[in-house]
Amino acid sequence: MKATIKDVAEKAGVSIATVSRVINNSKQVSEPLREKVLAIIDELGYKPNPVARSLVMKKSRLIGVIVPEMSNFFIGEIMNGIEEMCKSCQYDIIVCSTQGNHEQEIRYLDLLEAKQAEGIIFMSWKLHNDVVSAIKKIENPVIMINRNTINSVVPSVSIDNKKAAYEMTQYLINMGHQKIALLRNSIDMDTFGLDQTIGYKEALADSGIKVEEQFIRYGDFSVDNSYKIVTELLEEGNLPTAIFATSDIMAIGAINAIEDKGYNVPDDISVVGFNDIKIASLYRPKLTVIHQPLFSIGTVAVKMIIDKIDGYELKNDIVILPHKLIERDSCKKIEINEDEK
Amino acid sequence: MKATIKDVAEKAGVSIATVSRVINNSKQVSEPLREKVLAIIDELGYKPNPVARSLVMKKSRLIGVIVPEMSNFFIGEIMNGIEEMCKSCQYDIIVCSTQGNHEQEIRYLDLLEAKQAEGIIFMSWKLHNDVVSAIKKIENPVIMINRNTINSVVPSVSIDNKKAAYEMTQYLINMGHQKIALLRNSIDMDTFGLDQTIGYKEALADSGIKVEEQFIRYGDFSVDNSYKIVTELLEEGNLPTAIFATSDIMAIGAINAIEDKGYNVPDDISVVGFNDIKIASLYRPKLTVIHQPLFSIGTVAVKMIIDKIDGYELKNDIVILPHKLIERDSCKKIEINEDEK
DNA sequence: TTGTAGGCGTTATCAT
DNA sequence: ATGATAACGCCTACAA
Repeated sequence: MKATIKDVAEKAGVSIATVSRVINNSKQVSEPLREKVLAIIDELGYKPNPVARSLVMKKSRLIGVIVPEMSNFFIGEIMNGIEEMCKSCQYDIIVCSTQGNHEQEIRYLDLLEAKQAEGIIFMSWKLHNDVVSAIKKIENPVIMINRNTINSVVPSVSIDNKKAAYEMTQYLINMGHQKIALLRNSIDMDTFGLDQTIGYKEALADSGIKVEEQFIRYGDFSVDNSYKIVTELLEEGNLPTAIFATSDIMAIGAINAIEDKGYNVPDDISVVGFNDIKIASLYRPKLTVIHQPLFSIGTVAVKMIIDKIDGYELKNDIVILPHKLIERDSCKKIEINEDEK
Repeated sequence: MKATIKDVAEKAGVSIATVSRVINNSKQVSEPLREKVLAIIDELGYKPNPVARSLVMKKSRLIGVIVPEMSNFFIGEIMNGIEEMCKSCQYDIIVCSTQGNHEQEIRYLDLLEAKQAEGIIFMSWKLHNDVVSAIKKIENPVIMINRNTINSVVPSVSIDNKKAAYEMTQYLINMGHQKIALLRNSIDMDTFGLDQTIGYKEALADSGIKVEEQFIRYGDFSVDNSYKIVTELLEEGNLPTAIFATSDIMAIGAINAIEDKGYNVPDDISVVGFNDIKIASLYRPKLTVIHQPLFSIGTVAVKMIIDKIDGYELKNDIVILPHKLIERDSCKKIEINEDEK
């Protein structure tokens, strides 16, 4: 049986209050007693029981993390950031994955609250209204990741998706591309996916290029699906000269589809990605992408939570981290007059 | 303030014992009372406090998972399996990542025990002796993943790494390859990496091919490192006709290195991988690999833990799951007489 | 400085 | 069938 505070107290011939004081440094304890207690603690291998502790303190030093899935580079990188920051602040994390099911999301929200999680980091591809209200009901801080959009209501940290998409589109235009297809996500119609689409359209408009709806294609985050929709796009005959995929995985699906059709990337069609997960620079051709500071997004989220836990008022509930356009090998400059046969 | 069992009891005009009974179905409660209590519970939105519960029950329905890192496809897939099985068994998981630091590993082992985790799933690239003794000290079930080796001491689940490596090597030999380089991991000298090397050597020996130590190269699990050591190998002049990488990531690093040197995969040099993480079939050329049932490894590990928690005696503490050789596009048959110029 | 005792929200063992 | 009440391991006024 594990030693308890009582065992320590008895063996040291002091009260449990004294033991409690030495393990928490809460009040002064005379040096001799203190040392004696410490010795016994060591001898018995006593460790305070965190469960009992959180019952009385209503604190757990636990941060809950809710994600749609785990085996995902995008999420994994963010998780690394979260883990790192938690560790250095002595918090532990409990992870729940929801498969994007919003009832599951709500259940986990409740669960984490019940477990005395002192804060929750929430991530989801698509944001359901019930989930938003569930989040609002929770007393402890909840912060969302990658969720900034016009009418954001919950604290969040992310990049400026609209601006990033704008920049990428403009980059493509500067490279001579006019016929730019956008691969976006149909499972995320109302948050960052929307922001990205707006950025794309604005960039086109600002350059006087007409937005062609048939160049905006909807898929999900899988390679296979992306492969499929790009194959369809190619078969329709009206070829784009560039494809802007709003995730690296989609970009890879696109490249595979293009090459399997006998075209070359970037010689025939340029493809750019978004996020810059590890595979982006590992794949050949290396992907030109918008880089998101995934790791930092994780650390900042935790930092915000902990600040809130500690009672600091945040200046900004919506924090935007900087993104970066990274040029690699999947995009090529084309001659404008190529169109004029 | 959250409603407690006491609030429910008072409002319902019954004792807390009765309330406890209805929420646990532990003993018969008369129908009228039961319904009344249920109504109040609903009205107050009462949820039992799991912390208090685990304090008295010494149970937490929590399984701890210790991994070296999170943003890793290999681990992610296993995690998905773990998550899935836990969910369907109503267990929650708390995840700790160690960066492969063995002191950190021990700290987490202690922490999880303190948090009343009912079982622990442990994963590490390299197994330190102190960790092994720490694991043995823990009373609750601990099971390791991917750790079977000759003198295994802790319950584990994995594939037969030796046999898998043997099969892959033999496959290469059957494809006409004689000069087969092995890319293995220097950070894991004494567990599955060792098993794989033994399998490789045995296959060579059984075909009467001499094992050349300079064809066995040591790296780590990163693409960059793999790229580097393969580049070195190529520059030394004595070219292998095939490279057996013991992880898919290493295989990709190898392919990139080979192609950057102006050779083609698989025309000039064949490369095969190990694990079959998602990228393996997504990369071009698609990787010929040994497939590990990652997801199942996760689910089986949890199943074992839960069985142990429930007091069942396991027939086998070491479970071996089936692997599979998957032929794709990164390996090519060569003519034997090519050597004889 | 140190000890006593009440309480955190449950479950479980007694009586009733 | 129901209700007191003693744990569970710890923290923290309050007293001494």
